[in-house]
Amino acid sequence: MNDNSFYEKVYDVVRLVPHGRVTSYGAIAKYLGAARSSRLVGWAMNVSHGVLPSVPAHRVVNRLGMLSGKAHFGDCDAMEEKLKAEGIVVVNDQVQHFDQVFWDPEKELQII
DNA sequence: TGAATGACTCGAT
DNA sequence: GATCGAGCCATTC
Repeated sequence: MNDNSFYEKVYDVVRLVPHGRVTSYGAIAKYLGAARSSRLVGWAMNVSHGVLPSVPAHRVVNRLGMLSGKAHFGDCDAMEEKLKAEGIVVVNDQVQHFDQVFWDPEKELQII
């Protein structure tokens, strides 16, 4: 609800995701110290549609690299198209070379 | 106030 | 090895 909300933290991490990279809900949740709150991350993404600056929710996928949230993007192809536009290969709603494009905030940012 | 929901994850069978 | 179920947390009705 507010800027200091758990969502805002999620947004901040998602916005830190580099261009052409993706991350997982669990990674974000773990980064925030709530590894078991991975579902909350998905909740945050659901609200992120009306948040500014825009949150690259399309860079957030599940642990398997599957576009589980594509249906919530409005257009089922919107999420896939955005990922492809960044150079990410998506086949059958699944990110290819996920381990290569995967971006772990805890590992990349080396914080907390 | 209590119960239900959810774009997940892990463990057990 | 694959499939199924339960848990967990924050927000919302």
